[in-house]
Amino acid sequence: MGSVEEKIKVGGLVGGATTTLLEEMKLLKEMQNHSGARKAINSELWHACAGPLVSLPQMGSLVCYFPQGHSEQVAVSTKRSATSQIPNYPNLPSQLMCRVHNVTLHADKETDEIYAQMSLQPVNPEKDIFPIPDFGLKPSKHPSEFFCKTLTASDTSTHGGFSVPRRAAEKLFPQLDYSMQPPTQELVVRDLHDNTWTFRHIYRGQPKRHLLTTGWSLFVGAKRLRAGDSVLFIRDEKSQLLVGVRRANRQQTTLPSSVLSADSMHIGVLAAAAHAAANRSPFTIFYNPRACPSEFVIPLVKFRKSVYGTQISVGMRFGMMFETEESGKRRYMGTIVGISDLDPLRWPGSKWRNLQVEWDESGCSDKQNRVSSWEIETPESLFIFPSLTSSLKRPLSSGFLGAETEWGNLIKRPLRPGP
Amino acid sequence: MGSVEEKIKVGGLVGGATTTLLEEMKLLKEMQNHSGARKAINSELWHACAGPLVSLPQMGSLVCYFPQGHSEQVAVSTKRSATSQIPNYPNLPSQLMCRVHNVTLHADKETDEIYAQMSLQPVNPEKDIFPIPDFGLKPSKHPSEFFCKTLTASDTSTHGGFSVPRRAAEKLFPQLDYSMQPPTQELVVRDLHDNTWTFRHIYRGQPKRHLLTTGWSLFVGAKRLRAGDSVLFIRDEKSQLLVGVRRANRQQTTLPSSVLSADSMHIGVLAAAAHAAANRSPFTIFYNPRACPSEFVIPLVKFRKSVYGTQISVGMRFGMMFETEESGKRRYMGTIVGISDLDPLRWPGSKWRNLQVEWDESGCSDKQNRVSSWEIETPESLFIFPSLTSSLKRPLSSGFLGAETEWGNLIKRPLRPGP
DNA sequence: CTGTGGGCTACGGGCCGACAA
DNA sequence: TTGTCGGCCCGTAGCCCACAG
Repeated sequence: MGSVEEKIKVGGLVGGATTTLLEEMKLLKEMQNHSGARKAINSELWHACAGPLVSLPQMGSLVCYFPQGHSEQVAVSTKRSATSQIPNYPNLPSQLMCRVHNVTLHADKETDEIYAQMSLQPVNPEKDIFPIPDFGLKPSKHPSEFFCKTLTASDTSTHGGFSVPRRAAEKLFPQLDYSMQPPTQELVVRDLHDNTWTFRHIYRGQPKRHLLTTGWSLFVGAKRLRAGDSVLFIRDEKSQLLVGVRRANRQQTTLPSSVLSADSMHIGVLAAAAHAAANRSPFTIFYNPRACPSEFVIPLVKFRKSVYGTQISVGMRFGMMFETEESGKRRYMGTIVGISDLDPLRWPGSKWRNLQVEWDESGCSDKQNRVSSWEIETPESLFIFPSLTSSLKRPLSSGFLGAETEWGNLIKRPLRPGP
Repeated sequence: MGSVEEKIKVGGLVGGATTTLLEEMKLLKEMQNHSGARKAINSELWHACAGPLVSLPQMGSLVCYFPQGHSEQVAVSTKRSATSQIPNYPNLPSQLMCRVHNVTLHADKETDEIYAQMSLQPVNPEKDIFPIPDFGLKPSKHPSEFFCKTLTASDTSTHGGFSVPRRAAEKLFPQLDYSMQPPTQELVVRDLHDNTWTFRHIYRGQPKRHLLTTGWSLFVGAKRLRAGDSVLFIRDEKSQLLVGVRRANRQQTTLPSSVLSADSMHIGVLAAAAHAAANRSPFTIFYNPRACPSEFVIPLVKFRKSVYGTQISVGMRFGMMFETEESGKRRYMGTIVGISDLDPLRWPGSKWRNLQVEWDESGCSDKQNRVSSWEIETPESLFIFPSLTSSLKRPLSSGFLGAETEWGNLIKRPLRPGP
């Protein structure tokens, strides 16, 4: 902890910014007073809700901030992309190197939608980068003991309770006293807001199965869950039982706010970054992992490796991780078919989504046909930085080997495989 | 209609803006596609929900836009006022003369919170003001046949229905057939989103009273009404029965959005206005009458009269209208105790809340101790522009006379009346 | 192994007049 | 005039198993 603070201080001095540690502290205190942050949110539960692919940068580390990506998040939230009414900020670069001052986890009181608040301070790329500490890539801790189930019509109807998958119940819940007739216990679990929920856990029926009955419908009602939404249980490091929810994608989490027009939001994002860049002063952003198409705050190390570590060319094969329905990871393969600016007018030369790609499988129409180099794995990056590729949990060896052989195949594969 | 369009066009040309009518139309169409605006919102119901003091500027009219006021609205919505991290916009004046291009009414799908979206285009004050048409002050139509009731615990409990005040039922609802035992009818009413609700209206009990029974609890549940919230019924110009809701103030309507940090929102407001001012290009704002402390888009005529029409000085007595609990109007009296800048650093010389005031009555601690000149009535303004002062509905003559005599008294009254 | 549906029961939603403020 | 309560009834939330995918 002490070292992190030191880094911040040093970073501030080297960067030539006027920010003092005292101001840091004031800022920090102010953030903690921000509504809804009274109790610290459980990090493991937050990450379980965020999904296996989301990792946040570390406090004190260096990152690249991409205004375009931030604008994309605004576009998704407001369902309105940037229009011509939005001014150009010629002095705002397409990528802004920043020091991460603060990262706090949040969850919407109404919807339980998770998001992170970060305070970033632009640094001078020429003076301030030599000692890049290698944190910033250390993955955030994802809970190992968890399960995630997509709710069925029966789970959410008023007719009954929640059917717990057998493995989940046996792995996560306290062991039942099977001598009881029927075996029963009371589960007390906490959610992101530290509310407690009590569920009656019973093992009954023919054939026998695990069910949550009494208390379940209250939970469904309070969280407004529908069939298709997901519920997840985890056991944190203190082996406390916690519960989280994930809405189906169809439910737009955030309605277009009646506070600010979409245009003003886009302008706010860009103007805030431009002002911060000009003054090297800190600015505050929100990151909504589940709404956002792509991360737009990238650890500098990761960014550097992808840009300088690999020669990317048209025709190159690549892999990219996506989340599965059951909150696992799966690699999809594709081919790079072009390298060009996403927005040549506003952001010439930007590395944001400058790779045009085609996916091997049909049914990938939901996937972006433009990606950024740090999102993908190439044969080279796999070879040079194997740590980047995979940290699958359960089928660790088989999964990893599977990936390897897959890579082996694809390298030998022709450029455009026929049907 | 034709004349309004013409005004827009002329305004655009005289202002030297590059905006063409074609672009206007595109903009307009785009706005209509804005989510949630498929069906036009009933204007009378919207105004009934907004309250008797809210009036919107007319399309095509000239207004003064106050960035400070807009920022106040953001501050209330996010519960965070502008911080030192927000840049100064030296080229953005504290008041911006604009042409109103478009005004659309909206209501939040979730909360029914009403708001208006306006498109404003800055105009050149020196070239573009000579013929100020006198629309812009014409008050928006508030329904004359309406009633508003604050819900009691019984109204919202699951135990029973809604107790309709006698006068309301007799004035608004279709007459009951009192030969029935008991007299009963089915009411079909529409809300802001054009959803229909059916209530069983019955006249029963000992003593007899009007009740809404079947269907009421669905409404309460769907709108998530609590004791203390208000419900209002109106009969519009087509004598259709409509229903609206107003949340109690305690319920913060808009939670701090997880889309944009409060700082970025403040910046977005200011940067959008600054950019529009520099280019004389249109910009879009939202106005939330019930959240916003004061209107920040003021008809130019009203602004001019208040600033140039009246000499305001320290010690002067004034009156100001406020909304009563039952959605009526009431005048509160006070004394001007100072004239000074609200924010001498950012907005020197601004007319926004530059009057410091003291209220006669105790229990006005909820009221601002700073107001703007166009919000108040002074003896002079009363004399010169009587149309500004009062348009009370029911007790028109008596109310107006009452106001007159009150003014008569206070003019003679000493500067600081003793207890 | 787990999703859905039929059967059954009991709790509470919701209609009524009695009071009293 | 209208807010709250006790009384009562019946609709449905919610527990159980059977059955099938």
